[in-house]
Amino acid sequence: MKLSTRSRYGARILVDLARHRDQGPIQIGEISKRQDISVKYLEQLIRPLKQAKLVTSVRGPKGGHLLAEKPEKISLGQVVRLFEGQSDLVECVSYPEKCSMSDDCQVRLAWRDATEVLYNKLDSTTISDLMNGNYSVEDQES
Amino acid sequence: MKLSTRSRYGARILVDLARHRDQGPIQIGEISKRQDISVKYLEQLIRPLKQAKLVTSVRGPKGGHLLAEKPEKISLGQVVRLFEGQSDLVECVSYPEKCSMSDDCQVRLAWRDATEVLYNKLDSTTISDLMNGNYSVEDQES
DNA sequence: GCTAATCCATACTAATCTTATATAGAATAT
DNA sequence: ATATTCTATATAAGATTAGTATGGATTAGC
Repeated sequence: MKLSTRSRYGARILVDLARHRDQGPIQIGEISKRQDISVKYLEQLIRPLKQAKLVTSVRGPKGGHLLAEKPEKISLGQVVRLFEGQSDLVECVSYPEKCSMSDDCQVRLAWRDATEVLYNKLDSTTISDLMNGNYSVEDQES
Repeated sequence: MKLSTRSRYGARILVDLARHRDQGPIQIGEISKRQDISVKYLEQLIRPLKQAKLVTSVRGPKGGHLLAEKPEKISLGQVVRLFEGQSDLVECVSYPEKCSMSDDCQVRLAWRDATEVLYNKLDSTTISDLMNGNYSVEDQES
C-alpha cells in the first residue's frame, strides 16, 4: 500500500510552482534542480497536471510552467486521484464484480470506509497548507 | 496505492474463522472452498497470522485452524500492518533519510498525517464488526 | 525568416513486486 | 503405521513502477 513516486513528485512540483508563483513561468530545468527529479521524468509528470488544468505553460524562450489555480484550491486528493491508476485501496470497492465474494463481503465495506476516510483527509489538505514551511494539523478544515 | 491481496485475503480468513469459531478447528480446505482461495496460497497466508498470534492450529486428522483471540480484539490495522511490507503510504514517513528533500519537505508531513488517519480507521474496525453481516459505521468506536 | 529554447509524445527497459504454484518435509490423532 | 494435516522453501509468470531515450512540435526574440 504505497503511494507511487508520481503522486509524491506531483505534489512536490505543485508546491514548488506555488512557492515561486510570483516569478513568472518556471522552467522544468529549475524544478529539476530544486526537486532533484530528472528533466525527462518531470516532463512526463507535468503533462497530466496540465491536462487536469492544475498547471498551464508558456512556450518558447523565457517560457515555463505556472500554477493554473490558487494554491488553496488544489488538494492532495486531486493529485493522488490523478496519478494513482487505482484510487481505491482495493479494486472491489468500485468494481464489486471483480470479486466473486463481494455480495456478502463485509470486509469490502470496511475497505470502502477506510478509503473514504483517507481521501477526506487528502482532500482537506491543500498546496497552500504545504508551501510556507509551517504546515500543521490546525491549518486544515477537517 | 492498492492494498495487496494478502491483506484482503488475510482479513477474509480471519472473518471466516470467526464465523465458524464454534465448530472446532477449521481446515484449510474448507476455507479454500468458502473463500475461493487456493489451498497452497492459504497455507502461505496463514503462517504470518500464526506468527502474529492471531491464529493457532491443531495438527493431525481433525486438526485445523482457530482464532487465537476474540474477534473484537483483532483489528484490520493489525492485519494490514502484518501483510503490507511498507505500512506507511510513503517510505519517507518512517525513513526520512531515504529522500534528500525530507528536511524541509512539508508534503512529507501531510503523507504522515494521512497515513495516521487511515490507520486510526483500520485500527478501530475489528473482525467482530465484519463477521455478522450487519457492518455499519456506527458499530465502531471512532 | 531563423533559430535556440522550450514544451510534447511515444517507445523502451531494467528492476521490483505481486501472486501465486510446486515440491518436499514434519507432526500427530486415530 | 499411516492418513491427514500443517510447515517451509524454491520457483516462475505476469504486472507495475520508475525512469531513460529518442524524436518532434511550438514559439519568442533576434
